[in-house]
Amino acid sequence: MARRTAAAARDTRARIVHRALRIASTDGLEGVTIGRLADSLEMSKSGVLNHFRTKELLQLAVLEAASEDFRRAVWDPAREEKPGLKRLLAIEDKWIELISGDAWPNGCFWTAAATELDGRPGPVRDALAEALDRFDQAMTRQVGHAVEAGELPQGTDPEQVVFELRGVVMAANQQLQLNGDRKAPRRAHAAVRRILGLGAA
Amino acid sequence: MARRTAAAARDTRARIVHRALRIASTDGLEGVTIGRLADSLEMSKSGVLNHFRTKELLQLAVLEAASEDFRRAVWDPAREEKPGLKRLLAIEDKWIELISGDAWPNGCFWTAAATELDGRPGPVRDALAEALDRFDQAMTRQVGHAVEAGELPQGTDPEQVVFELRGVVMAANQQLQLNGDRKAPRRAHAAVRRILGLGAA
DNA sequence: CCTACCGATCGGTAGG
DNA sequence: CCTACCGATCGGTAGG
Repeated sequence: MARRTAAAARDTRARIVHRALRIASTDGLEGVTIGRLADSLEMSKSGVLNHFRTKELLQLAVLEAASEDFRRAVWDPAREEKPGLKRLLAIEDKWIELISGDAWPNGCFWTAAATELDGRPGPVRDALAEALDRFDQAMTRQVGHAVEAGELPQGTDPEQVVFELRGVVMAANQQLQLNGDRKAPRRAHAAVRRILGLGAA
Repeated sequence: MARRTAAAARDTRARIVHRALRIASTDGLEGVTIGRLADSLEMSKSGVLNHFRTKELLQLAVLEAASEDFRRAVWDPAREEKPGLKRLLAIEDKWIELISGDAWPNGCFWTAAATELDGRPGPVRDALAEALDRFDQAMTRQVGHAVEAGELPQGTDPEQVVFELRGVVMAANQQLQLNGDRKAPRRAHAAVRRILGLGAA
């Protein structure tokens, strides 16, 4: 019976985090309040908080959940492609797909969290910066593979390419969310290919 | 005497908006609370609110102040350059300078406001979208001039160029604010020149 | 511009 | 997982 209780508690926790991620997507991490979560899940505030102890720990759990979303939607499928250019293209395309779809109802969680937290020191900001760093490093490695394979010109600066690719996703996200411009994914698609030295495609 | 009073009131209002813009830069527009402004300016809450009536009108005033900052720091100096490529470069360089400096203590106000507000319908969001639209249109016109002058290839899609340029600034902003990476302005500089078809410069 | 106040909501705790 | 409660803060109003 203790088994069943623990499993139920894990379920509840997962439900809370999932809902919190959706709220954060439209109202920011600061918009995730205990009371709001409690109302929306028809629980008491203390019932919610019980799973995390503090709001900060809840926010860290939300970051983890976003990482999992991203891994599942972007990283895992891209890993099926050959390292280098093909995998880079897959990552970008899946990422653009993710921010255009409704898994994240208000666009790229990372972009929103980064601008929200960049001026607020603390463990949540640190965890976010670390997650984005890990992603950047993985991207940089892929660009390196592409250069080694001759898919990108010798002398390419991998960090510069990663920088520019990130900008494309951010621009697409804004155009999509603020202007509701459905051409944004196509523009992003074209920009990615230009950065990676592929003709109009 | 009514004159002096009115002038003093205008001054106070300007002081409030200026402070609010700084707070918004690090904590978002939602972080601009009446109580916090009052404390920080050593006024009463009602003394602050008196100048705006509601928080929403205060937020709109902050948007206007940010527009003025941007015009003064970016648009006005760029207007001294010839329309087309030279002016585009000036705009981008001044913009990168603005987000790297300390006029906006936590980076690009527009980027922060856009991600904060994109999921929250209302007059503030509308005003923001309109301001960004006006800016995009002005940029698009400059790209058009550059194409006509033969500074950019025939067949260039101006909106695509503007899209990519915006991404560069957003990427630089994130790299600067979240990672404290001082190479970000240089990377942005290089990316802008690549987008505009200029060799490494 | 102020004091004094309103109802609502915040994160969190006590105790069960 | 709950009820009941805490002090702090929110946007805003009344009245001067």
